[in-house]
Amino acid sequence: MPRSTKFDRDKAIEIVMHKIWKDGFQSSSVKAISELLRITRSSFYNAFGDRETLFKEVFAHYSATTPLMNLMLVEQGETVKPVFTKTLRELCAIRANDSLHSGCLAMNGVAEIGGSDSELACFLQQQLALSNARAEELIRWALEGGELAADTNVEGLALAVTNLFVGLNIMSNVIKDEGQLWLAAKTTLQGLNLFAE
Amino acid sequence: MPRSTKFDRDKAIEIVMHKIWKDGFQSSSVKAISELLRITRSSFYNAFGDRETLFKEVFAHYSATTPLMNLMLVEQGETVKPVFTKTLRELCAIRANDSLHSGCLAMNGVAEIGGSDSELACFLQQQLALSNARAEELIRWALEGGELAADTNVEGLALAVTNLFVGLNIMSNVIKDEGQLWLAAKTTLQGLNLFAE
DNA sequence: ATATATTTGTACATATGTGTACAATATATG
DNA sequence: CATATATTGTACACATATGTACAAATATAT
Repeated sequence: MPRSTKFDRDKAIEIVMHKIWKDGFQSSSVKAISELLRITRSSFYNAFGDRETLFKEVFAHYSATTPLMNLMLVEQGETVKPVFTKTLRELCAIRANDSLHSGCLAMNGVAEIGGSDSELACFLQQQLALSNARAEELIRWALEGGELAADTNVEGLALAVTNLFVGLNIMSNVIKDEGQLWLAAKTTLQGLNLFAE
Repeated sequence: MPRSTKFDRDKAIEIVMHKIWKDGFQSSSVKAISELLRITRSSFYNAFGDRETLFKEVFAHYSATTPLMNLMLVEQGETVKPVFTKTLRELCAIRANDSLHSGCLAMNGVAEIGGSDSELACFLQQQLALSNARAEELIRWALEGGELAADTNVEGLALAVTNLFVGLNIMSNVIKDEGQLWLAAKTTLQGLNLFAE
């Protein structure tokens, strides 16, 4: 019967997430993480394989908890504009009131390692593309549901929404005032005819 | 009479800029940079002091060459919307066609180290705040010049513009198609009533 | 040739970090 | 107690990286 792990794997994922969110990827070495988790490097390799594998797992964990998940849960037929509005409202609140972290783990990652050709970078790029595709789908539903004019450029609007998300997530590294973040979001949403409270 | 340097300092700044743009800050060690410049670490420390000081100098150099400089050169009385439009048009073209780099050095930096309390992070944060203030000033001029309605929320519009810049600069790490980048920018500019070709 | 100021080079001591091999250990079961 | 199995621990060999001290080298003027 196998020996059981000395540490709680789910908890470790959480701890590592906070570490790379705070210090970035390059600064989160196997040695540093192992010390943080109070395990030897041997245990690290055994449990997680390598850094990239672990980071991907951390991202999956992170993705399940971001405001963007709201967009994933919408079903066709629901009103779309309030979903966008509420999601961004929430995103601004979370980013502004997060005293532990800065910005968004995923977008920070895109900026830090997005240019490299590592598997993790590809993974992050795919995530962004999926988000954009989802935004496009929602906008298409909004158009079909009469929330948007028939001549709306769905692709352009989706890219603008994606850009809005990305910008807010990065800008929140610097601007920590919820009112200002929300003002930027609201102004853009209104301009894009996606604001509805 | 002092000995002169063996290397061209301006050229060194340029080389270091490309290095950190490609590999990020943490990965650009004194050792790596010295090897890249083909100088000893002793010369590095003597010429540049330390990494942070050098990176700040690199940023000053970079700032002088980004499309955002267009906004700095506008004078009161000029028409503002075409300046925004042209600047963003140019930014999308540069980012899409840059095969050496990914994204924007400054915004990548904000994401990578923006959460830390280093001097460099503070420097980057100030740069972003200055950009936003400048956008606000231009928008105010546009309003006074009749390009924008008198009830325009200047602060909100400036924040939205800043967010647009930030988003594009990060998104361009992933989306390399100039048409798509420009579509996102154009859609947003039109929505914000700042588009004029 | 000499003085001078700056730059470059070398060595020292130390720190962080990596992958791997394999022994030691914890646990359930017969 | 013996056995099987997965986890933890330790050591090895190596790599990257840092700041500092100070000697050596160099360009220039006199």
